[in-house]
Amino acid sequence: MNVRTLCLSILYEGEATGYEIRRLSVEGESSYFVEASYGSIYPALAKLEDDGLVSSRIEPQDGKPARKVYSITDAGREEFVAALHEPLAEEVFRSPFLLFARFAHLLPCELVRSRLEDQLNKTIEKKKRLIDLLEERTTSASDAWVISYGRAIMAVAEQHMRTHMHELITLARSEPAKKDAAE
Amino acid sequence: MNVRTLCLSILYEGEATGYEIRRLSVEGESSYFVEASYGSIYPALAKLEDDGLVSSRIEPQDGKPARKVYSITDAGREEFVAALHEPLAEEVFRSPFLLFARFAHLLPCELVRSRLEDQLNKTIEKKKRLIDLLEERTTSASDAWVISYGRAIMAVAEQHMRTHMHELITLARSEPAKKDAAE
DNA sequence: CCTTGCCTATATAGGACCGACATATAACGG
DNA sequence: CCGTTATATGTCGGTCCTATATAGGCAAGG
Repeated sequence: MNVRTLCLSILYEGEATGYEIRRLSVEGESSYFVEASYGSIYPALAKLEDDGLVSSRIEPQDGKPARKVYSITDAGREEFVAALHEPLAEEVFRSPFLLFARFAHLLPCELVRSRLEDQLNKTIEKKKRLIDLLEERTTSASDAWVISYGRAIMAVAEQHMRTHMHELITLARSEPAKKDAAE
Repeated sequence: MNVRTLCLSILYEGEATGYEIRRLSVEGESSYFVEASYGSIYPALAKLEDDGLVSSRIEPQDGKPARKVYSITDAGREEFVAALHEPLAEEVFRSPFLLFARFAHLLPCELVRSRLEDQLNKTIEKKKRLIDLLEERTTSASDAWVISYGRAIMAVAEQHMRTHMHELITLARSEPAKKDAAE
């Protein structure tokens, strides 16, 4: 899914500024399966406005820079629903951690342990964020479905890490070993 | 993790052509958490050769275009192990399917049912591919660790889909509804 | 028999997207 | 008083992907 459709999906539920769209894509309901940066959001919004799919108004604020608040138009709603009818693009899952884990036998066990612990903590935090989202009464039924799917996955990821992380540590090098000691 | 490091990780375990690197990144042991396309692999290999981290030799074939086989150098092995010591980049998970699911209430139930079934089938296939990989005797211990982590996740994803997909279908519009009927 | 499509294989052009930076100001803490 | 954080918009360089070009082999089908 492109940034264009992501912006429309957020604006479908209410008006927002580019800044807020970024924040929602990183912290909001859909933050664990979509994301976008300023470098793609602002150009996308400009293009969407050109195409008449969103409109904007300037809200001056004293001191702070003026907010440029975007709203979706009727044409925008149509475009978004049409986009949802399109065949779905493939899921993307990129994990530098798992690439690291595949080569644990080349690395000192202290480094492996440290990265595993970091990864476990991140997983726990992600699960917690999803549980918090579920408890907010603002989530709709379909949002709740998506979030509980994510929670189920984070729960097993955590479980699996806890019970198997020590196996990976025992595969790592017991000596601290220097970086340049590629065998 | 960038394409550069991905290429080094594959060449670490044996020589390969750009074409094979692409195939391994899409079908190999790490295919479910890394991926790269020709458009990034070929420039990356050229750069790696410039930097002396890989070497290449041309193998002529009758009829087919000559194979350009890349091998990792000692400097390349060092660079790769050094890269594994670097702080890990964030995991990326992009799911057009979950964005679709969040808006199930705007869509005809037949479409929702169809997409859910597609998604379930994809999940089953991914799980099966991982199980097949685990049964190959060529997988090392760390590979097995990574693959069984993936299998555990695919298993709950499948489970959750099976037991909850009908809830999402009941949220969808019972009437077929036209694309332009954005409420 | 010939066309169509798929497989191997290398490579590039154009576009999508991200990370980092530039700019501006107000609030808060040390 | 100065650094950091938060709000807010936007650009630039570089990375990476999608789609395409080229090119011959093989297999199936009309």
